[in-house]
Amino acid sequence: MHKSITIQQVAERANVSIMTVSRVLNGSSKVAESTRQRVQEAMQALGYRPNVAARRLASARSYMIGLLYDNPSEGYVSQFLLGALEHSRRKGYHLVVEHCRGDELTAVEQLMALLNESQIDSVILLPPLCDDLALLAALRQRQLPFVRVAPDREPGLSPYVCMDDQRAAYRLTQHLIEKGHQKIGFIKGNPNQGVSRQRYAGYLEAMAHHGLTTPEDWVQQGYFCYRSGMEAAHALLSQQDRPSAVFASNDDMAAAVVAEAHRCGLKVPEQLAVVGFDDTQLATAIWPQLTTIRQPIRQMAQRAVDILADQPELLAEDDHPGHVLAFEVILRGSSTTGA
Amino acid sequence: MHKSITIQQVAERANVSIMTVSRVLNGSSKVAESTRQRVQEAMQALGYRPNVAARRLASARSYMIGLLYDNPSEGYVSQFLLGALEHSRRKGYHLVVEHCRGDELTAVEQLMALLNESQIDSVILLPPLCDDLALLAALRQRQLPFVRVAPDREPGLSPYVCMDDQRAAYRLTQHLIEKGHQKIGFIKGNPNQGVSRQRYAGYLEAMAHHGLTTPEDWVQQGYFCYRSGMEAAHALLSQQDRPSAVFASNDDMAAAVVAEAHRCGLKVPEQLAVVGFDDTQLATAIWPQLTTIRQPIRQMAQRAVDILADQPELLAEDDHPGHVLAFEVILRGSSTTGA
DNA sequence: CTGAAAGCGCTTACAG
DNA sequence: CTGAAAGCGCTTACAG
Repeated sequence: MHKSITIQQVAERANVSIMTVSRVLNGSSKVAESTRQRVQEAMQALGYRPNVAARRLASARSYMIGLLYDNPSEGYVSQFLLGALEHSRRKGYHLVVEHCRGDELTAVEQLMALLNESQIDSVILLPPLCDDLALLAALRQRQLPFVRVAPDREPGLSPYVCMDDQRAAYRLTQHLIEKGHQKIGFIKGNPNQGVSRQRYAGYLEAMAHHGLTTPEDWVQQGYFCYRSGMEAAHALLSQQDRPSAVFASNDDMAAAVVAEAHRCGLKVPEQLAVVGFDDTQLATAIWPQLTTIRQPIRQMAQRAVDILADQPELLAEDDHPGHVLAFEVILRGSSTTGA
Repeated sequence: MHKSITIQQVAERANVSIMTVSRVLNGSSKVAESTRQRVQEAMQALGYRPNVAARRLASARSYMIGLLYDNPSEGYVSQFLLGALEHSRRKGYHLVVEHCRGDELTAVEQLMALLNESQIDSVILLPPLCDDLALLAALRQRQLPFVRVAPDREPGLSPYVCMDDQRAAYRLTQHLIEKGHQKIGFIKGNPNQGVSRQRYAGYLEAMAHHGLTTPEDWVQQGYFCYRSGMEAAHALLSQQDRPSAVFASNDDMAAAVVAEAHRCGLKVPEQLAVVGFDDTQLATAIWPQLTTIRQPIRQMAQRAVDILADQPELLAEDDHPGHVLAFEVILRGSSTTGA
């Protein structure tokens, strides 16, 4: 084990007691500005990093954040996880990851078990768990600070991080319109998730804004899986008056549309433009590669950790701010030529 | 923070000093069998779980395991990660996850940086990092115990966990043969990975064993991505004398074969049977679902953690055992009807 | 084979 | 605004 700089050494260099260093560390306000400066310089110079184990042992806090997720099938979870893992390490926290399997126990029961065995003192909830009302109530009752990711309801209940799915869908639709498309089909996502509604709303908004129609037949229900995308694509493309572009609510379904187009002998993007959503691996695994939306998943993870690590007092408040992070439109071959 | 059982309480209940409890905890042999029994009963009865923070602070050990990975594109990594995360928590260890991006620094430099900032005292290496000779040398030099996952060379250098890819490929090929197929095509994986060679060897072995031929045209080079699978499938299916079954070295390529078959108007599995490898999400996302091999990824993760957590002394030895875990053949619609 | 003492690096009251 | 003391729950020498 690498012998590292201790609070003692920082104190000596700054000519203060370790108590004062500790105060600076924990952002206590009861430190003279000049002293704070001196201490911070000493920490910098020495490259001091607080010992998490000692901290945890001495304090009533555990410096452990629980990350609860529900749906393991998404690359979403693993991306978020990686981001949160890395950032929490930087912040001197440990992440305790728990998969709430829906089949065995309720999410609340699993939370209780988790609290029992590893003393986490704050929680991050991924969708769709972030909308589990029973879970939210249990968290409040135990007075556990928590942050939700992309929640669909009760925005004021806790701090949350998200992106503007509706705006993103609007932008993507607008992109297709700018490419000259007027007949744009849409494949909805699984109705059990809030983002499905938001993405659909963004599509409708853009179409309406440009005076384009959205006949019933051009809007198909999907469920985010490849299979549902195939069926929706089939329904879309077999029509007499078929769309010249299709907006699928995620990449899996968009990939299915591309496959179905190939099967029908349609060239993508010349005869059919396709756009997806999420920028998963699949988006660049197929050909042509998918125009899509990249979610700021890593940044959402970091922000969630920051909220919990930096502002424990904020969590006691009643009205919580939403942290809306920027997405990115990724243009690729499925909707543009020569790009 | 939940106030938990301490070593003190266990000691009282067992009528010994905390020192003795500590000895039992750490598997020291210098404890009378009867005493050990008593202590263990007390731990059981009280539901005692050692405080990791205290342990880490008091000892020279960090109880932190570094998990180094290279290729983030695989669902493999996230599955492994989840398994390792869960199991290491159970064992009272923390996992420090580090993504060694190939583009910026060498893996060795990143390892050094990691050792500097967070005092891990053992390491798990995922493929293909587990075959980075410079990294292995650095690890040995720093005397850091490590476990490799599915290494392709230097088996005796460290303990490792893996599955028998060749045997799995053999079994899968045999399954196709049993279904009556004689003309079986094969799509190789990326040659930068050892498993590609092993899977190909298993296919060849099974074919030879049943007296079947493997003409050059029926074996195509792929690179594990969907795109390469499409091209290989095209090459395979456009032949005059085309195979009646295709073994793709992973699910992504197998999915591409299915798509290509549909495009050619071939029914799967009636006119073309397809099998993949890995049982990723994609395997059940498409239709028909893929017959494939399920790797024991979670178990490999657990075993790797166990090796590091339980037997630190073993790691000093010179000859290291391989831990070969069992795979599973998953039969689905892409190769069987009515199943 | 078992135990009493010291100490790991911090934080929490409590003084001043 | 700053500091001296005690203690968090363990392990590491050191005795016996």
